Amino acid sequence: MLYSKSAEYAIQAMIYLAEHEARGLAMVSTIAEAYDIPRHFLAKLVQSLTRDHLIKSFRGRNGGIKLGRPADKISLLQVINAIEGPPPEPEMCVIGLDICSDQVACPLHKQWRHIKDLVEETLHKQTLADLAVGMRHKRLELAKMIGPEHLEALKLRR
Amino acid sequence: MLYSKSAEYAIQAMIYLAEHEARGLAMVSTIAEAYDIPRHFLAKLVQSLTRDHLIKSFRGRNGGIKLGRPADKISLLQVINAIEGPPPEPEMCVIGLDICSDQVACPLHKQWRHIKDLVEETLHKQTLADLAVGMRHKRLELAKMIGPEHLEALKLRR
DNA sequence: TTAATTTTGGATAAATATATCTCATTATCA
DNA sequence: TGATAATGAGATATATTTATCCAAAATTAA
Repeated sequence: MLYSKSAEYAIQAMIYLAEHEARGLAMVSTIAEAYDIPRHFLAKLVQSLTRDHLIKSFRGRNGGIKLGRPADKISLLQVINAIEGPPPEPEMCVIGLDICSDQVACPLHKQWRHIKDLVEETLHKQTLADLAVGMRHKRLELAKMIGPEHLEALKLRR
Repeated sequence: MLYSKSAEYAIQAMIYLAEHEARGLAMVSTIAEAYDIPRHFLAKLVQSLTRDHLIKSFRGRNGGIKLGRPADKISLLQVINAIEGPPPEPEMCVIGLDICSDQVACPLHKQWRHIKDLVEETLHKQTLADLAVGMRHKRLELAKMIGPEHLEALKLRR
């Protein structure tokens, strides 16, 4: 409902990196396989993330990528903005009116601003470190439900 | 940020109809011109709205369209759903995980559900009647700022 | 009954988002 | 130095969304 496939992929890749932070470099192809993301497509997203210094990349044999700074210093909002570009200057009106500002507001302006602020705040507060922890927890929950022996068999973006 | 161009156009057209509710039928081409929407594109959107009985249409000379029921009985949510189709059954996970439910939740699940609920509630509460009133008010505000004589000159989707 | 006018619906085109492919560039290992 | 393994980057392909065009069907006015 909210973001593009590209943003979704980027988030997944960043979570992967956060979860493997300790292990040094990870390869784009490995991440792509893990989350079933088209390899070359992810490579392009990685370039955007690198431009914004959210990722550091290293070429050549034994190369790969890693987070540009500690996982608790990268917010979800930063990841999304790196992919989608910064939000448009005169913020888009929900119902597409040309003129819509705090002074001359469309009927939904105030409520929409509230929602937008909430979304932004939520995404800003979530760091990759939080998400990595959350994913670990989620995997435990899942293992409890279906039995750990089935977990590996599920080739999903868990 | 949230909805497609199609939904945006549909909302604009529905607001137009709500504002002209008293005047009987309006033509698709008139609305298209008023809001600078591609005529044939709007015609298709109108068909979707008609399918959901949000609009009643009449062919032939003196034909046109009008709201399917009183403006205060049509919510913004209904308009959007008519265009985008009903929301997907197993609700999409924000970060695109295959498994993400109340039981096995992704790290953002709870907060995202809160946001989604808020959006839905907001869109549900807004009727076309509310929006029509809001638009009238907005036009008054704008006239106050730039002078009513300039208002007509602005060929905008005000 | 004919002509005009309006929505309906199908075919097509353009724009954008997503996906794939190929080769260049960089770095390491043998 | 040469072979290998990785990202970088450009060209191309596919899918989806948005936009345009044209003729058919329906309705009314004259």
